[in-house]
Amino acid sequence: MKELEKKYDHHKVEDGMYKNWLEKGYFTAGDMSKKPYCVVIPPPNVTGKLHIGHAWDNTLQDIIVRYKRMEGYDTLYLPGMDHAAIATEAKVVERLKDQGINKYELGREGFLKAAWQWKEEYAEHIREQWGYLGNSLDYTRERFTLDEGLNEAVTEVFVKLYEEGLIYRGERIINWDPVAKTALSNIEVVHKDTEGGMYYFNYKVQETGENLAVATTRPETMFGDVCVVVHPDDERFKHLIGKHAVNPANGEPLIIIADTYIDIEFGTGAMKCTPAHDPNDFLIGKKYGFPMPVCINPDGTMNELAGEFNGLDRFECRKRLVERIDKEGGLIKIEKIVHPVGHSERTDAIVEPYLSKQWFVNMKPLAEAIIEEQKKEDAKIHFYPERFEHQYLQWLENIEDWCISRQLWWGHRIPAWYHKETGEIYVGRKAPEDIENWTQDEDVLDTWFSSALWPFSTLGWPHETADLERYYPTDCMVTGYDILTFWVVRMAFQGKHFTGKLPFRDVLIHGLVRDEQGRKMSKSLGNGVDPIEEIDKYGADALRLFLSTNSTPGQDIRYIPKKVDASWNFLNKIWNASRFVMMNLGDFGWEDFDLSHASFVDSWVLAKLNETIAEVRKDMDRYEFGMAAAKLNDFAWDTFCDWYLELVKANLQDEDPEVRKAAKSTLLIALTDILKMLHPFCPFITESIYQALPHTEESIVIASYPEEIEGVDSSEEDVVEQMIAAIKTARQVRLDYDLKPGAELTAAFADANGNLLTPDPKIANMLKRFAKINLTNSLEGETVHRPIPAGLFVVAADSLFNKEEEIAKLTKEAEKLAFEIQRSEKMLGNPGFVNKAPAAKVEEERVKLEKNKLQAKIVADRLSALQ
RNA sequence: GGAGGUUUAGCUCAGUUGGGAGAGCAUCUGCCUUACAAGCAGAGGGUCGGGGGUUCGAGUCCCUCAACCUCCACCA
Repeated sequence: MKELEKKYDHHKVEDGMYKNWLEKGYFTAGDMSKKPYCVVIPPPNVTGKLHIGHAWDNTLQDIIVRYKRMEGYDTLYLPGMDHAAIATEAKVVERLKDQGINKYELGREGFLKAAWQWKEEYAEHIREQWGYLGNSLDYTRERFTLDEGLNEAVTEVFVKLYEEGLIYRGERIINWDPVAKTALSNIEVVHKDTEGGMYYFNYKVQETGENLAVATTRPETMFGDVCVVVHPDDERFKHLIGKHAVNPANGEPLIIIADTYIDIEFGTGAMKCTPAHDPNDFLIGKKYGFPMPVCINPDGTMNELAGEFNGLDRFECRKRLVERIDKEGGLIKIEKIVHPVGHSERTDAIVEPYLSKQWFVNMKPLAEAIIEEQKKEDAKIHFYPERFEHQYLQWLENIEDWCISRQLWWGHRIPAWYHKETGEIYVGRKAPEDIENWTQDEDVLDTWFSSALWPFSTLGWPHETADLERYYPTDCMVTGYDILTFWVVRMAFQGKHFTGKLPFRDVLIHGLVRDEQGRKMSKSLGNGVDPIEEIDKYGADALRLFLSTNSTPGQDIRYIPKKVDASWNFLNKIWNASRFVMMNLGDFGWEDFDLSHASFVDSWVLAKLNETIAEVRKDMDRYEFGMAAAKLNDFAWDTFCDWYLELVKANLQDEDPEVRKAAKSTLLIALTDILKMLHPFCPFITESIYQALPHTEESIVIASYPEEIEGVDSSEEDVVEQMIAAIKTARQVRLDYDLKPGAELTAAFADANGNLLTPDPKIANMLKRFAKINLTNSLEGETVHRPIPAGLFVVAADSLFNKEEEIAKLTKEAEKLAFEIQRSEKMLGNPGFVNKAPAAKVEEERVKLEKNKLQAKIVADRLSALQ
C-alpha cells in the first residue's frame, strides 16, 4: 500500500496518470462480452486550441462515458477533429499574409500544403489538451473530417443526394462574403442592428414628367435596378403603371410594374427592384422575366455597370453616388435608421446578397423524414432539457434549402465536373475517364456537410463495418445550444437518410461559459479563459468538478475562479479524509473485510451511503450531474467526514478487535464508494487515492460502480440521530454558558415527563469519548433542560446556571413551537386538506403536530418549574 | 416580427412529479480538537420580479405586466 502525501498537490496527482491509462488501454473499446455504449466527441475545429467551453463539453461527455464504463458497458468515446473549412482557411490566409505570402499567388496546391501543416500543429495541441482534461478517448479510432474514409463518406453522400435529386446546382441569391470571397449559408450570417440610412430619391417619370419618390438603404445597387414596383391597388401610383421612371444613378428608364408584394404603408410605396442583389427582388425579377444584372464584384467593389464608380468599394460608391444625385437635385432626404444588417460569422464583413451559381441541398424532404421520426416514442431523439426539442422541430418546419458550396480551397472538393464543350454536368465518385475534356468544380463543401455525417462516417460508413454495426446509433450527443441548428439538425437528417436511423438516442444540451460578469467570452474583450492555465492552477479535477456541478442542463455558466477554489477545497477534504482512513487502516485489507460486528454508527453511515448511492445513480442516469454531485458532497463532507470520521474514532480504539474490524471495514467501503462515485467527475484524484487504498481492481477506471450494500441494519438510525441531537445540544450549552468547547459535561436523556432515563451503554461510551459528556441517570443541583426530537436532554449546570437565560431560551422555543402547532392545526382543521390531500401527507402532518405538541409540553413544564 | 430563456439570501446559483425556502462564497461569534485553519463548531440574512387565477395548499401549474438575455426572420 502506498502512502498519500501530506498535502493534496494536484500536479503530483495528475502528472503522468493519463499516459498510464492510455498505455493500459482502458479507453480502448471492443470488449464484446459487454453491452456497447458510444459517445462521439463533437470534433473541435483545428483553427486553434481548445477553450474553456470545450473543457465543459468534454467534461460532460467524459462523466457520462466513465460512469457507463464503471457500470459495465463497453464504452467508446470516439475522438476526432474538424477541418472547419472557412474558419481554418481564414487563419491560414492570415498566417501566410504575415509571412508576406498571398493565397492566390501561392496557388491551390501550395495553400493546401500550408493548411495541412497548420492542421498537424493544432491537432497535436488539441490531443495534448484532451489529455490534460482526462478525457477517456479511444485514440485507436480517432478521425479527421478530411481523412480518407470521411472523404469517401462525403463523396458518397453528395453523389447519392444528387442522384436522388436532393442536391442541385442553381443560380440564386446567396449570402456573399466579400472578404473571404465565398458564399455562406443562411446560418453563417449574423444579423446585427446597424446604423444606416434610408435614402429617398426622386425618379422622374418619363411619360408624365412627374417625380416618383423611391427609397432604398443600398443606393449602390441602383446600378443593377431593372424596374420600379408599386402596389396594384395604390391609388397614388395607378396611373403610372406601365410607364417608365428614370433611374437617377445611370439615367436608364425603368418600367413601373404592379405587384401585391409591395407594402403600401412602407417607405414611399414604390420600390426599386434589383434582382441580382436582393432575395425578394430576385423573386420579382424571376416572376416577370427581367434580366438580372450584377453590379458588384466578388471583392465588394463596383463593376463597369457603375460607370464612373467602376472599381470603387461599394460603400464608397454609395457615398459618392448619393452626393452626386444630391447635387443633381434628386435627393429628397436621408433618414437615419437602425436596421439589421447581415455580417459574415467568420470575417465580420457585411454580407452582400449576390446572384450566383451554387450547389444546394433540397431540405424539405429530408426535414420531413425526421419530423416524422420525432412523433415515434421509440425512435425519437430525447432532448435534455426537453425544451430544445421545440427549437429543433421549429427549425425543421421552417427549413430552407442549404447552400453547400464554398469558394474556398480547404475542404471537400465538390465531386462535379463540367464538360469543356457541352457544359454538361457530371457528378460521380470518380473523375470522368476522358478527364482532359472536363473541368472539376473549383469549390469545396460547407464544413458542416461533413460534420453532419460525423456519428456514422467516423464508425466506417459507407462500409458496413463491425464498429458501425456495434456502436451506431450512438447513445448520447453532448453539445451546446449554439450549434443545435448548425449541427444536431443536420446530423439527424443525414443519419436518418443514409442509415435509416437517427444518429443518437439522447441529446444533452449545455450552455455557454461566460466570464465572471456574465459576458460572452470573446477575442475582442480578451476575457477568454485558457483551460490549461486553469488546470495548472487548480488541477483538471477541480476544474471538471466546478464545470459539472455549478451548472444545470441547457443553462449558461459563469467562470468564477473562487468557485473553482471551492471545488479544490472539496477535493482537499477528500484527500485528507483518505489520509485519515489510511492511517487507521494500517495493514487492514479487503480480505479482512467484515461487517458482522458493525456498531450502530457504522450501520448508520452505511445506511446513509446506500441512500446516497441510490440517489446519485438516479441523477446520473438523467444527466443531472449537478444534483448528483451535490448529494455526493453532502454525504462525503457532512455525513462521512464531519460526523462519521469523528464518531468512529472511539470504535477504532475499542478493546474488542471485532468492533475495530467493523469500523475499518466501514471506513474502507464507504471511502471506496465515495471515490467511485466521484471518479467520473474527478478521475485523477480518485485514481490516486484508490491506488493507495486497498483495492480490488487494477484501476478505478475499470472498477464497478457502487451498488447498495446488502444487509445493513438501519434499525438504529433514530438512536444515532438522537445522539447527534444531544451532541449539538451540548455544544449549544457550552456556547450559552461560555464554556470551552471541550469542557466536560454531565448530562442525561429524559422522557417527555422529565424522568431521567438509564443511559444506553454504547451511547454513553460514545458521548464520553467523542463529546466529553458523562451520561448518567441521576443529576443533582441546577440543570439545563433542552428539548431534542424524542424527549429531553438535561445537562448539569450547577453554579453556572442562569435562570433568566434559561427562561428566555425556553420562551423563544415555546413561541416557535406554538407557531408550528398553530400552522399544523389550521391545516388539519381544514376539511379541504384532510379530505383531498393524499393520506400520507395528512398523516405526516398529524405526526408533526403530535411531536410538536409533545415538545411544547416539555418546554411548558420546564418553564413553569422555573417560574 | 416570431420562438425561447432568466428574474429565489449581500454575490453566484440549486430547488426532480405542487405539500413547512437550500448550497457555496461573503458577514458575525467561538475554536491551532493529534485527517484537514484551503479546516472545525455555531449565528444572522429571503413578502422566491409585480399583479391576477387554478387548488385544501403555488418558488413550482395557468394568465398578465416589467426588466434583462438568446436564437430565428428578406420588409425596400
